[in-house]
Amino acid sequence: MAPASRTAASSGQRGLRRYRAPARVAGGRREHYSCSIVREDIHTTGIPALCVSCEARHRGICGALNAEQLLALAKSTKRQKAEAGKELVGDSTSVERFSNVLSGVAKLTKTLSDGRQQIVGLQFAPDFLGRPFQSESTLTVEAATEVELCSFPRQALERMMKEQPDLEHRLLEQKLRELDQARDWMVALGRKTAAEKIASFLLMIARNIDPAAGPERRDSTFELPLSRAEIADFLGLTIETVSRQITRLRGENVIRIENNRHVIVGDIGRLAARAGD
Amino acid sequence: MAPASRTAASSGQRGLRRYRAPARVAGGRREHYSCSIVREDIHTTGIPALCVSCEARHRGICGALNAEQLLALAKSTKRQKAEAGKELVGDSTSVERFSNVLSGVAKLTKTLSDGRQQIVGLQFAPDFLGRPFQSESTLTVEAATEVELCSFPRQALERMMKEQPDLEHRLLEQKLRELDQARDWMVALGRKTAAEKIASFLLMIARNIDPAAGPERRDSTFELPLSRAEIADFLGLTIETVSRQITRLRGENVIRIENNRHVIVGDIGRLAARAGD
DNA sequence: CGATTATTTGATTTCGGTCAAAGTAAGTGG
DNA sequence: CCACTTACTTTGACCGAAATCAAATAATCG
Repeated sequence: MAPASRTAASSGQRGLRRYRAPARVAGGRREHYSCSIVREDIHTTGIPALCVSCEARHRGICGALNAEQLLALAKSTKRQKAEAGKELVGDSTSVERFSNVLSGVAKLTKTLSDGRQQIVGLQFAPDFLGRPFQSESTLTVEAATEVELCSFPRQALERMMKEQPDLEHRLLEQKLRELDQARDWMVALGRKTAAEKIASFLLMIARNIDPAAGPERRDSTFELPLSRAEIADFLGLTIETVSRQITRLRGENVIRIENNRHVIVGDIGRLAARAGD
Repeated sequence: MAPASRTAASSGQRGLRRYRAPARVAGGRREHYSCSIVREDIHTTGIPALCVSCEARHRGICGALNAEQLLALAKSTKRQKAEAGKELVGDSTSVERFSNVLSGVAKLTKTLSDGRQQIVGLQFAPDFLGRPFQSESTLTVEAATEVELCSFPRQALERMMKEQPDLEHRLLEQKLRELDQARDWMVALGRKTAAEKIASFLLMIARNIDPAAGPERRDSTFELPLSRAEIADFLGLTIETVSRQITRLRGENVIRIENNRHVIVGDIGRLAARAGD
């Protein structure tokens, strides 16, 4: 049962899995902002318009920067959208730009030589996207849903880190969170059953993208950011097993599903009870 | 095939696995160094004796510190040994001290409520051991082999990080390496076969603890730092599968084994060819 | 040496993978 | 608007890698 996506690779499935919506205006709307437009505001004096309402300035790494530094960075900052399926960073390619995720979900994947794939991370707003101090990427970054990014040159960030140690501190905290998450998934991959993996996955997605999430609410509703094939690659399963387990949860009235992607969880506690932790 | 260590937990195996050498002088020899003994040397002027030949000063985080800072940190530093099996940090316990691994191997494990276990990291000298900015541990740290540690109070380190940003930089680099490793193992856990997992594991161990390792040598010899049960918990397998796969590699003359723990790899390339990457 | 713990080996079972086919949804062009 | 394609998901039958159950063998240590 291990080789999982191997068959997907050799048979026709791999091709199916790799389907991407016929690229409309691929990589479209790229805007280059200078710092000419600056809104005056009690809390945003001198802050680039680009950044004023940006989540990354609150919970992301840009919170480490003052107005002056934001302005400096904004000079080489590009805001861009990428539709689902667009490759943002290729494996073994050199990375010249880092970015913040402003909206949507990016997936980090690794691929074995015979095509077996594993998603090793999902990034949500306002996560930082990039591997500092290493010019070549060891994984592929792809837009899982439509994604908005705010990107800046590697060198601009690394330079600013020297000037403002708190930026490096934020980055460390982000990477520590990613490490914690990676280790949680190692437990799921190594020791959980297919049913537990699916429950854990849905739970994780609910916590990350249900706008009305929180410890007090017992229910949750969200759009799955991943296809069945991607969920399989995230959980180390096959498409068929993912589908069967989701069907099972549906049959047990733990979740309801509309149009494949829309998930309604009646009682998050019931779902959590199936996650195995 | 998923529940893996589940049965181990419910049957008698769990007990076996958890066997620990009957604690001799457990936690014994703890020495408290002051900075009174300082050797004079062209390159080590003013450096605490404790640190002079320490690996962590070269490749570890202490390389960020100057003599004065080393002295300050050394005041609250303890050097200690722990024998194999000793728990160094408990899950959900508050962590008051961080440390560097000076020799030996420490393992990081996570346990599900029903006893299933997963090793989520192995730390070799001169790795840093600890999760900054979070007082409660989310995993258990245990000595896999006899381990020498150099530990210091959490607060001393966090204070010094503010004073010396390069320390935080080193820490970031260490954590980025751990993250890279964790993601490599996610691929193994999710997508590799039992045979590939074992080959990958042996390869990783060889690279980390064969003193004579290097890209030029084709052979390698080392002591396994983990028991079969621990290898199983690292690879998301059972003891029996680990044993059978090792036996298989032995039968194919890829490795030779003496006394269970001593491994001789004739041609590292042949082993690498079985790792699946 | 004897007791205890680890590891290996064998027989059997099972979960999840593989193979195959049918069902759905969305878009396209006639 | 509808036939038609294409991607995607679900479902069913069957298979096999690894788990489970059981027992023998080897290593370690007092």
